[in-house]
Amino acid sequence: MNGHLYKCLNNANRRKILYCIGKEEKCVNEIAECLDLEQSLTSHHLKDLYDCGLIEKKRKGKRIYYKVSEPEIIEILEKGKELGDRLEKRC
Amino acid sequence: MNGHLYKCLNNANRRKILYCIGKEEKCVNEIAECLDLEQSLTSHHLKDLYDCGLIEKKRKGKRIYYKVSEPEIIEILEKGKELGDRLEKRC
DNA sequence: CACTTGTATAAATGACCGTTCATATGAATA
DNA sequence: TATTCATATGAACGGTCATTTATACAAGTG
Repeated sequence: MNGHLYKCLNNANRRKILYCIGKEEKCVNEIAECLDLEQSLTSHHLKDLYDCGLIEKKRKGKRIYYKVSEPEIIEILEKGKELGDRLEKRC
Repeated sequence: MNGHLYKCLNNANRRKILYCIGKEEKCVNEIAECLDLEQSLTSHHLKDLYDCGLIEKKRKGKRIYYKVSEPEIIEILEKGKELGDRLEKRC
């Protein structure tokens, strides 16, 4: 899923993960619990996000911590959300 | 495809259409020719974009003219492109 | 009204995506 | 080293998407 930014963003769970680790790094289980997702599914999405370059990872002992790789990613998400909301009202 | 902004943006042809009618309105055949797409496929994508609120339409005689419904849509596209390029280099 | 032009729509198909389940790997600890 | 905890991976599935083909509709023109 390399270089497919929009593909990565086109999934609510992946977007939630980005918001979840936008300000603070978290390990896989924390993320999974935070979003009420299965560990396996969380790992799959994290891989997609990582391959796309949207997140970074760092191992600490058994755990692997992920965080969003640059702040503008969250800004774009927020702009996208605002735009989406605005467009919906238009109808 | 109502309210699915990212789904709409997650397709190169639809993004090209947005760029194509970002500054000036064009009719379906002009868009199709401009992007070298079949008329039918162009219409399908235009419907998706329209249902999402990303574009507006206006009939003039036989032809129907489409244009992007607000400038920020193109801005977001450009920000997305910049981010995507930046993330690719990172790898 | 018949015809032409411009656009939309419906069905079909192959490809891709998200999720789940089962299993593997990797690191720490007893 | 055997076990446990944390995470990753692979296969399989049902669903969705993009595209093509064929056809319908809508508006102007002869």
